[in-house]
Amino acid sequence: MRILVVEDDAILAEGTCESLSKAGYAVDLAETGTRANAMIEAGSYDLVLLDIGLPGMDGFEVLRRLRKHNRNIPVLIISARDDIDFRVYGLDLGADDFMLKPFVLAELHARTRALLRRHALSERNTLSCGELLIDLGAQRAHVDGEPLELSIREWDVLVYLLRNQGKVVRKEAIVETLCDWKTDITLNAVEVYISRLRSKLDSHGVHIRTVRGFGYLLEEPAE
Amino acid sequence: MRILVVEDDAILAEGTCESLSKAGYAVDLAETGTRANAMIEAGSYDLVLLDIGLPGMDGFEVLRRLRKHNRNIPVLIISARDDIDFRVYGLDLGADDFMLKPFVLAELHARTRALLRRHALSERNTLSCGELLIDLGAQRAHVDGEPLELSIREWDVLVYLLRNQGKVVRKEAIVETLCDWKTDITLNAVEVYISRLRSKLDSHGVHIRTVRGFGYLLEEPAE
DNA sequence: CTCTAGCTGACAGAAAGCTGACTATTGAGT
DNA sequence: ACTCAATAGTCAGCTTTCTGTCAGCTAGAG
Repeated sequence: MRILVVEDDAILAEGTCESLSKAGYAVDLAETGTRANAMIEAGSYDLVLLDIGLPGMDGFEVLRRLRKHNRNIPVLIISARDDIDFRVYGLDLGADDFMLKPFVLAELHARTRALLRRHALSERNTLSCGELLIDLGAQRAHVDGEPLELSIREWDVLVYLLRNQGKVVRKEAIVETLCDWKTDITLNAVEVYISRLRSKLDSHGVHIRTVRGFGYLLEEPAE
Repeated sequence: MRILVVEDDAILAEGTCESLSKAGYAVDLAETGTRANAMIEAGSYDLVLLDIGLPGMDGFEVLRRLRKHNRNIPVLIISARDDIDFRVYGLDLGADDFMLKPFVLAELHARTRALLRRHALSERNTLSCGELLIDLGAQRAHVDGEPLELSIREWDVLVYLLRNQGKVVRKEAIVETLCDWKTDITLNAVEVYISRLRSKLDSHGVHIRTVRGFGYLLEEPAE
C-alpha cells in the first residue's frame, strides 16, 4: 500500500511519514506541488495526503491536475485553514476527505484506513496484453513502460477489449457498454474509436484485429 | 431463470421481487449481505441484483466475496448514491451493470434481460471435430492450435456441418440456414463455400466428404 | 464411354470497414 | 462571458474483402 505525502513543513512531514511507515505503508514524500505531480505521474500510489498550503503550485492545483489523469486515486486533503469554503472547494475538485490541522495521528490513521478500505485498492486490478498494461484502479494505461494518453471513450473500448481478450467482440456489444441502454450511437463510431486506438497502439505491437462481419479481436500476446 | 435480489429496504424489495416474478423469473430475496453470500454459495443463480447500501456487510463486500468463488454470475449493482466513483469501483470489482435509485421497473427489466442475454451468449460452448475446434462464444475457430480465418458464410456453413456431424447434410438445408427466408441463392454457391472451406481444412486432416446426389458429410474424427 | 453432379478459378458487384475532415459539445483558463 | 483546446460522433469517400455466379473442368456411376 503506497502513500504519497505532500507536505512542505519538514517537521510535520517527518512525523506523518514516520507514523504511516510504522503502520506498514510504503510512504513517499513530496515537498512541492510540482514534485508531487511528477511523482504521481511516475509511481502508482494508493492514496495521496495533500497539504493545501504549499509554496508554488498549491494543493488545489495539484489535485486538479491529478484528477485530469488519475481519476481514482483517493486524496485526503489537509488544511490549516479553518474555512468551510476550502472544504467545499476541495471536495468539488474531487478530494475524498478533508482534515484540519492540527490533527492527532490517530485521526490520520483512521481516515487513511477508511479511504483505503473504501477504495479497496488492496485488490489492485490490472489488465494486460503484451506490452500493454492497464491499471483499472488508477485508471492509467502504459505501453512499453510509457504512459498512454487515452480519452474516456478510448479507455472504455480498450478495457472492454482487454476483458474479452481472445474473444471476438461485436460492435453492438461495444456500443452497449458505452451508453448503457440508449443506443443512439452509430456503429461507425466504434470503427472510429478502434481506428484511434490503433493509431496509438499499433506501433507498440498491440494489434486489434478486424474480424469481418463479426467485430474486433484483441489477440493474446501470442506473437 | 433464477434471480437473487439483495435488498434491505422491505418496500423496494417487495416491489422488485414481485415485478420480476410476474415477468417469469424465479426470485429469491436476501435482506443482508451475509445472507446473500450464503444463498449464492448454496443456490445456483443466473443473476444477482445487488443493492450497495446494506446494513452490516455492504454490497461491495458481497460482490468481492462472490467473485472469489462464482466468477461467472452476472451482477447488477443498484445504488442510491449518485457518484461516479462508486460506479467505477463497482465495475472494477466485476459488476456487470450499474443502476441508480430510484429506477423505473421498465429499466430494471431491460437491464435484467440484457445481462441474461449477454451472459448466455458468452457461455463457452464449443464444437469440435478432430483437430478442428470452434468456440461459439468467442466466435473463433482453431485447427491444430492455429487460428483459422473464416468469412461469415464459411463460419455459418462450418458450424452447421459440425452441428450435424456424422450426418449427411443437404445443400438445400445449408442454403436455408444461411438466408433464413429469401432463398435466392443457387445451390452452386454452397459448392463454392464447401470448396473454400476444404482448401482451409483439408491440410489439417478435417475432411468434408461429398455424398453424391445427397449433400455433404463431416465425418467424425475417425482416424 | 457418357452423362451428370460436383469442383473450382475468375470476376464483378456488394458489403464491410477505415480514416481524414468536419461540427458540436464540453470544460478549463482568462 | 469569451476563447481555446480537446473530445465525441457523423459523414463521405476510399480501400479491402467477401459473395455469388458463371463457365469450363473433373470424376464417379452406370
